[in-house]
Amino acid sequence: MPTSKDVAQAAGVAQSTVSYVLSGKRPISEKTRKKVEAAIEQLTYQPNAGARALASRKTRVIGLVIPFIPELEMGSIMEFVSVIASTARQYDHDILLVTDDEGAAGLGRVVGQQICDGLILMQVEDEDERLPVARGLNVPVVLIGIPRDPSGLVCIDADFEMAGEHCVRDLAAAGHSVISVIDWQPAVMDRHVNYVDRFLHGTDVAAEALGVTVLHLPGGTDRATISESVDKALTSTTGKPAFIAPDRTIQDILRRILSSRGLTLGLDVSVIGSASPTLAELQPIPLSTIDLRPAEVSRRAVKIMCQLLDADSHGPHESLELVPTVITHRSSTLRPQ
Amino acid sequence: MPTSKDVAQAAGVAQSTVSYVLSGKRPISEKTRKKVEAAIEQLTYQPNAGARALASRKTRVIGLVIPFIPELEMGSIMEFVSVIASTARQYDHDILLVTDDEGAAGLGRVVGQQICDGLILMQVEDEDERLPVARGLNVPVVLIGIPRDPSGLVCIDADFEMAGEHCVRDLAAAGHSVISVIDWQPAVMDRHVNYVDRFLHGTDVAAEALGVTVLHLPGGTDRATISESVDKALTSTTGKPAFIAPDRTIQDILRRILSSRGLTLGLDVSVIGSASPTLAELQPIPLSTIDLRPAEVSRRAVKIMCQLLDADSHGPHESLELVPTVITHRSSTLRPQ
DNA sequence: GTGAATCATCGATGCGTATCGACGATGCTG
DNA sequence: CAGCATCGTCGATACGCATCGATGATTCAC
Repeated sequence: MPTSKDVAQAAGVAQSTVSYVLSGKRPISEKTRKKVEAAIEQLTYQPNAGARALASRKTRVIGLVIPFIPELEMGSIMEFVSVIASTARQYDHDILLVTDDEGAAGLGRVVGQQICDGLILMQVEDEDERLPVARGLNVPVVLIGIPRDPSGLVCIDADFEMAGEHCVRDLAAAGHSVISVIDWQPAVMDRHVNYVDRFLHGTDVAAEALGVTVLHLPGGTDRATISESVDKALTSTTGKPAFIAPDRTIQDILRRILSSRGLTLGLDVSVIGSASPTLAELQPIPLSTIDLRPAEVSRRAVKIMCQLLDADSHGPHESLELVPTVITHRSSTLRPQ
Repeated sequence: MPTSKDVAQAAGVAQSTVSYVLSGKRPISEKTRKKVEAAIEQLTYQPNAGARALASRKTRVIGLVIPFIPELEMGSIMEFVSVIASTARQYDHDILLVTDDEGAAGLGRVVGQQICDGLILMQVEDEDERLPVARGLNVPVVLIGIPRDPSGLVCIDADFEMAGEHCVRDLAAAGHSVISVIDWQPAVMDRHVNYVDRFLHGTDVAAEALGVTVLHLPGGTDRATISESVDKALTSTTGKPAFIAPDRTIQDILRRILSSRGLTLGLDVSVIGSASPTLAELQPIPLSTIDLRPAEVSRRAVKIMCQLLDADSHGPHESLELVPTVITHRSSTLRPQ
């Protein structure tokens, strides 16, 4: 592997000059720059990351702490990961994976060894055990999700409250006076991620404002639980029932139950779920969805991180950013009256 | 951040001694070791990764090249990623994400900058454009998937041929004489991953050996295509039909179509699909599945990589490892007669 | 009790880059 | 044309660790 010294020699300049050509931190004459660039090209020189990190005290690597919960929303997590990695490259950074099975100690490790300049935490829980560690690190940390106490932390997440409000508002506009919200599956509830509460709160706020009724019903990955929830919903209204089921597994079961009772989506009953556009369109009756915009959340998380890294004022930052959600009405909801 | 020099000072030894305590590459007296370890503990010293990489020429980081194909098998990819990251830690390595949207150039970058010691490529296609680049790199490369020409490369994948054979064998044993294999969805077929061919070949081999008929029918993410395939299957046998549908999206559609025709899984018709155990159990009729063992494939990929890194004989390695697949019969297949 | 062999530790050096101070060359002001 | 600021480049040094050769301290054999 060629080094900057080799490049310098080939270009007939000092090593430091090569460095300045690359960084642009000192003026370089056009002539010299051309020579150096030619040498770089010819030797296919690429700076050594280790040496660069050692000298500059910047690795240009961001640690991404992913949950190690097999089976739970794998696809959804991957969408974050993929977009985060891709966006990081746009800011000339790379992503190092830190799995949660190392526990909070993993954060201390990658920061302590100075493998990365900052951390993005995914799937932040209400009382996340990683937070005390995160607060003690002298590197920027960006959370995806909002803990109970976000003080002194930089958080970003989808605006679940707006999502809840929006769902209820639209269903009310379609003529529903009683709207049933099915909880996420127990495995998610047990994780104590507060987006659930924020979402439900949003539905309550809208219900109060519009004078409609919102029922909160338990979710589950077994047919029985949801079947029971559907029963409650049906007996609670004389009009056409409406369901909001943001959990993907649950919405699948819900749809089957409704159809087995002879209820046609978009005709006898409204259902708003959550799915990627492609998946939503793929359904027998295309599903109206609330888009929680994982890609946009991911992009912004990386952007915020890179801004923090550029500023590198290591003081205690604090901010909270909510990404607007978007409802797309397909065929599973009644038309607004 | 404390350095090994600080530790040396605190322990009253030379910096090199600290280094030898850590690496164990030279004998150290019990007394000295204790002193150094105490100092390390007290200062919470952690070696600087950049400096270590610079001096040792090893980063202890493995690059993981993930496909940047939104929407396609996200969940499945995440299972690989998660297990790979976690396994890498067991070998005291970390994982750097390299997204495919950088193209093959991304490989050259991370290796050229010496950010990582080796590469694991996921979703390797038949004529993968990354392969020429990979062959030219002087670092170990492990492929998950098998290209058309695997010469000079280290590959690992699930044994799709065995999977196909096994599916047909079990369905034949259950009394089916005509077995329909539904292709993967077009998006997968278009990627020219040859596991499709290997799987289909396996079904043909078994069919020939057992004297049963195997039909290859087109898959699709639209109901119409699969409906048509089902028709063909039904008219091709006087006995009870059997389906093998390894694509997850397709098996969902298939099940709906069969049930809408009044066919009960495990009674009138056999279906073997592919899904995680939890998901398979969750179905109204628990799905018999062929497990392609992504976790095991991931673990072995990392293991192979770490062995190559340890050996670090940078000669041209070549190997091909196939991971046995496992069929689990639940309720969607007829009992063997 | 002398020489050789082994053991434990130290000091020095190199890895490849960023960065600082210095210095000659050039341009400008009056 | 003297004096001074600016520009462009160089040399030297630091970053934190691994590693090699050297050296003093022990041990052992005879």
